[in-house]
Amino acid sequence: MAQVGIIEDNKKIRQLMQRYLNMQKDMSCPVATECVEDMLDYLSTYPNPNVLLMDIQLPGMSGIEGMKIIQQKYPDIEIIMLTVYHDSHKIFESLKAGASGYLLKHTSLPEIKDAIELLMQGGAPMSPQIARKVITHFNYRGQKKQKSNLTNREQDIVNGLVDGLSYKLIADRLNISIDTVRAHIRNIYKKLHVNSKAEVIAKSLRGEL
Amino acid sequence: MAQVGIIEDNKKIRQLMQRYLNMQKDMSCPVATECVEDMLDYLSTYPNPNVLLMDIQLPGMSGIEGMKIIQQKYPDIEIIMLTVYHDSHKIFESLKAGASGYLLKHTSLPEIKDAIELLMQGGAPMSPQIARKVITHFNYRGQKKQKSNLTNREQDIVNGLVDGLSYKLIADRLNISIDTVRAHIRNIYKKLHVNSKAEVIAKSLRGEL
DNA sequence: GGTACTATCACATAATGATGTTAGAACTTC
DNA sequence: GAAGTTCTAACATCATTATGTGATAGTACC
Repeated sequence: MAQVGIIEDNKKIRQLMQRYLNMQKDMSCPVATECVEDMLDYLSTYPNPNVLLMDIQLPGMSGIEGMKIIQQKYPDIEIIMLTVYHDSHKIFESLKAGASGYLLKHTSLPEIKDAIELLMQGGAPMSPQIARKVITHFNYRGQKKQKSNLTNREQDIVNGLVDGLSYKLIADRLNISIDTVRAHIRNIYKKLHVNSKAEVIAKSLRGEL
Repeated sequence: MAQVGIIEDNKKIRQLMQRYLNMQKDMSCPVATECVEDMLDYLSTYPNPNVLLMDIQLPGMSGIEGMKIIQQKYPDIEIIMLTVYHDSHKIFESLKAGASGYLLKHTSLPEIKDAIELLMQGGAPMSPQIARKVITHFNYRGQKKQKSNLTNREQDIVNGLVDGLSYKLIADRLNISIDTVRAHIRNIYKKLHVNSKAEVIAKSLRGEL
């Protein structure tokens, strides 16, 4: 059963959403406030919501600040940001602050309902445009530092190291001798300017290869 | 008009998907291969697809390696990974390598069709479970302290290992004896059920502590 | 006062890793 | 066809790490 709280400063939208959600089965919306402060007041007495829909731009405390506080006090509440911002910075701020979903405001009421259900099932509702930005973010970070040019074979060795294998096991996995593994590792160290397995693993997992 | 290519080693699935996509309007699937190599052959002659659906686990070159190559040669092709893996590492590898979407394999044919349409409109198709992992990933980076069964001191040691330090250097850094470092590491291995430095570093950097 | 957990140090041995040197076969490039 | 790169392999040597066993001491909880 989803108990939804709403924080939205536009009175019409707020009331419309609350009414709509209360009409759904397996869902209720006992509270809808216009700012974070009011919601905190409410929660301190009735901490019943398990989902919060909230705007980013709000009178008083901003949605992102508010989310951080709510997350800390009520870690079981999942938060969906519902906003007009396409701005990557705001999106990532929200996600880092602990949002479980991020929807654009033109999202229809039935879609919002779907999003809440998705969240209850362990998914993360996200508008496709948002998902796109998030993915692009990964691409950027990934390509940014992609300058070391390990050969395929060397990458195989690195993968073995990352998997925690010993030289011997890497040799077995690749069907080559342990001395060959050593030779490759020496070359890898040279290319990456490191001198231990640990540094190679760290670089690899940080996406610096 | 979406021109879709498929790389999938299971013949039944491959043919089913191809037939289904060819039945859709505004969509065609001129090619479906069982491995990356075959697709590269095809593309070198007919570089018509603008979307690729591909598995991660494939005979020959892995999907992730394959994607990197295809992305480099044909940067206009958008790629949707279609796989059984829930594994965070694989997901992020794929996204970093340039995937535009990531769907779990139980996704139905109509949902795959929707995903392709979404992609054409500039969105990023992602299974909700995947989106959840991606978002969780952001949370990690935002927060510093995870729930860790390791004691503070043990965490200090792990940090040293991640930095690529030898036991001796860790001992120096923490002003304790090398034997103490050893003792801590033994306890860490026990707690994490691992038996090598490499695995500890990997776990740590994946945020699994 | 006992139990549990943590942190510290020591000794010993076997396994693994780091580094140097050398070198043949396969392949690409100029 | 010479030059360079990659992958392969061997031998040697020293350093580091993994693992076992044992011990002391403080803190915390009940």
